[in-house]
Amino acid sequence: MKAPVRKSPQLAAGSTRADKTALRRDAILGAALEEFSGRGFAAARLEDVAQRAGVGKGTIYLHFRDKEALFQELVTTMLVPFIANIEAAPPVGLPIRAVLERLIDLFVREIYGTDRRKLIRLIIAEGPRFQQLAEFHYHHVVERAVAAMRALLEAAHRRGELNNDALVRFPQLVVAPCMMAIIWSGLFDRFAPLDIAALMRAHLDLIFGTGGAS
Amino acid sequence: MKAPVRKSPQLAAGSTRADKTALRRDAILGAALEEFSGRGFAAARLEDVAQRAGVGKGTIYLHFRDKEALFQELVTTMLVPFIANIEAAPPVGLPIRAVLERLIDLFVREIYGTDRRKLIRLIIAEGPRFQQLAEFHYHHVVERAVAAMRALLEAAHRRGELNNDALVRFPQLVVAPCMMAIIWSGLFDRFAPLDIAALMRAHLDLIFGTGGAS
Amino acid sequence: MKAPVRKSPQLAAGSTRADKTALRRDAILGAALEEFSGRGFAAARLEDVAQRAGVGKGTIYLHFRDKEALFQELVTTMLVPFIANIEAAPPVGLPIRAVLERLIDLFVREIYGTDRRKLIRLIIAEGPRFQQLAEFHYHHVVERAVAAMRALLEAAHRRGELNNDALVRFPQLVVAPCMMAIIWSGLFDRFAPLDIAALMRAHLDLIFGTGGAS
Amino acid sequence: MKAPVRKSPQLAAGSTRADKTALRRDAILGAALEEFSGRGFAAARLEDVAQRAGVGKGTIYLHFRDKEALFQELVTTMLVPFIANIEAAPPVGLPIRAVLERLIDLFVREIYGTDRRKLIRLIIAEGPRFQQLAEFHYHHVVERAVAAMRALLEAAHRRGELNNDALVRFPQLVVAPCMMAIIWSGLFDRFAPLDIAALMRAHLDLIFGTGGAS
DNA sequence: CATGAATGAGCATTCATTCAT
DNA sequence: AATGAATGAATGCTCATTCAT
Repeated sequence: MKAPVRKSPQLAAGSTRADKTALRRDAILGAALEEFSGRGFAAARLEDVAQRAGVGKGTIYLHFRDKEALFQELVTTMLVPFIANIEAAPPVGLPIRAVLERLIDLFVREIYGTDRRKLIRLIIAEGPRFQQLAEFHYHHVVERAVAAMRALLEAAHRRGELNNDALVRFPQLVVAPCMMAIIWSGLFDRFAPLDIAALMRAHLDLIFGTGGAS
Repeated sequence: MKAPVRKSPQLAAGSTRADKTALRRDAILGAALEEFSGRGFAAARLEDVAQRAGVGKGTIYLHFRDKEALFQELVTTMLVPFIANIEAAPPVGLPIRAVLERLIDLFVREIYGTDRRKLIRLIIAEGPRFQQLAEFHYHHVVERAVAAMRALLEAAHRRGELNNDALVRFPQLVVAPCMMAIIWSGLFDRFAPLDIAALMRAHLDLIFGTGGAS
Repeated sequence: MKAPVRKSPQLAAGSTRADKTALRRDAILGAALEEFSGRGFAAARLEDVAQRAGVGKGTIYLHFRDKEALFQELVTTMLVPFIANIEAAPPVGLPIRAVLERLIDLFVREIYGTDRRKLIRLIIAEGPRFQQLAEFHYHHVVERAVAAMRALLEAAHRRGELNNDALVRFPQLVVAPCMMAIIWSGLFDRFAPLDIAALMRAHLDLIFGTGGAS
Repeated sequence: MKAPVRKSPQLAAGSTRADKTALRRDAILGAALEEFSGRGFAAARLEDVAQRAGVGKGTIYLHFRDKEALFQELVTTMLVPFIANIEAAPPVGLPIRAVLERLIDLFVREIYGTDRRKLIRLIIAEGPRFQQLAEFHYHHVVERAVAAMRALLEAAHRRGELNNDALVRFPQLVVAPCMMAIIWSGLFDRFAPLDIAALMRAHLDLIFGTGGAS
């Protein structure tokens, strides 16, 4: 903006027009996440999105057909790349507890601790009204995550690392406290903050029967 | 007004005007739940609420100051009476597993299986935008439920009925799968229905280390 | 407006609510004719229509689905009832010249001299963009008028009252100067007014070979 | 772009920049006629004009101050050169019928059968909103055409070639069916095509009392 | 010169709220 | 009390126009 280095064919030319356009697009998506998750899809004003992104109202329409397209793009783009991290096979031989600890740590750092938390909240809140979106997420995120998790747990169960097959039947139980934490933080964090790390530790204790002995 | 005689169980109670008024009010609240949970607060149209309730648009304003007041009323009325069921002390001497089974059954029958599920979904979705509402629920529902649950679990833990104190530290873990089931049903039920009973059984198996042995 | 005589069950109750509503609807249609014919469909602002009609912007939508519906209603309602006047058989035995004189007089008084002129101008200007509208007018107005005119002229021709069958083949030629006058008045009247009566007399002279002898 | 040499019949005239500019300008005017006559002035989009002309949106502004200037240019340029054809004195001694036949043929071939028809339709439709345009056309086209026509008809009338002076008083009557044909074609041609040649023949029959004898 | 990304004024339409009946 | 016609503030979206490249 202030240093418009340009026309340097030899150098790694600074901000080309294309660069700036892509930047703008990202700014709009970022602002949209803020506004949509803050007010909900229906109540969010595109003018606010534009202002927050530092662009004109019309600019949004250069990148997205309409309000809903912006929403869909937002909500189908930010999470999918992340699922690969969960599907990635853990180092062979790692005990299941260590694997779950890693996954939970991943969740805490890369989802709970980032904008992705807002995104998930948004999907939870608006999904019922956008069945297409819900279906997309089921197939591209949830189904894959559940399958990966189940494979993991099944192997561990066969190896005798789990007391029972409850988690194999319902891998969702591993994730349930994560979802709850996200909901809790959206509703109660201001006056009843949640110690996410401790919660997750307790969760692992529950799964493995460890922790403060009886 | 003209025939204020009412609540005369013994007499031929008839439908007094007051009765009809109360009936109308309930009809509006019921319709509002449908519309608000179906479309979200912002997108719900009061005209649809009126139509669904079988009253005129103006009638809503005879009972509620405005759209938000109707929403608040809806959302602060339906759940609170229910909390007593949770706080009610269980029969002395009942093992903790049986108590949790009863509570979970209560949840499945009286929340998951009723309109209250929609209400909870509504609170989850709109709570972040209505902090006043979130705070109300925290103090009148969540806090009380958590406290009651913790007392229960603590006693059980002292009696040696629980492997560890994970649940004592975070009674939320007992409820997490319930919340997850409600979210799941809102998003994915159409194409990936959840066997709520089996899920809850697995949850208990997880807590008590029972179920399909390793 | 100033004399809201009401609640006179016995009397012919004055302005009932229904009356006022119908009045409003007519006011909107009148204002719409003014605005649409003055600016064209696309450039007309519904807010101006509302203001001119003395109603709120939203009131228009109580009577018409949208801008186009208002336009269609306007343009398919005002002319059709009038066509009956043309189809009405003239007194038996009246010479064709007298019949045409009467029709032309009807045109001058009831179309050229009224708002209907604006309406026809509107149809001419917007018809090409609203084929549905053009088709409607062809079948409900033009086709009927041409048929009626042809029947008239054919009879006259058989009776030897017309020099040739040109008008029988193309009854449109009778109407052409009327259309031209409407166009002329829209374009040039401010600085080159047209003597419509003289034009029409000359037209008849042309048809019947009368007028200032050669 | 890189090798601008082209079309150099005699000299190595090359496509000068000026040539290309003029070409572009004409392309824009041609595209504008399509779009303006197809959608009307207000609803036509300059972006569509640019695309149809094969130029960038901004290029239009290199040739025309704004949308209205483009419109005015379009509408004041295409018709004026043509008027000379009408004013051109016919071969001396040619009977008036032959002269009118030639003029009508000219109309059919050079106006009705070309883009000029669209232009006239455009003027008819938009003229009422652009009084300046209407006035321009009156003085540069209509007035001159009417004057030339009247001179012609007056001479013919003096020579006894016309039954009466109707056409002398209102030369517009000669043109009325032409205008009507243009309007008709815009509105009804798709489902009720007009035989323009037959119509014009009938028109001449009417004027001269010839045709299918009574 | 030519371009098209960016802008924001402008307009159709919706819907919470009021109030005459 | 109950109604629904009327209102106008609010907002999504379009498109003429500008200007950096």
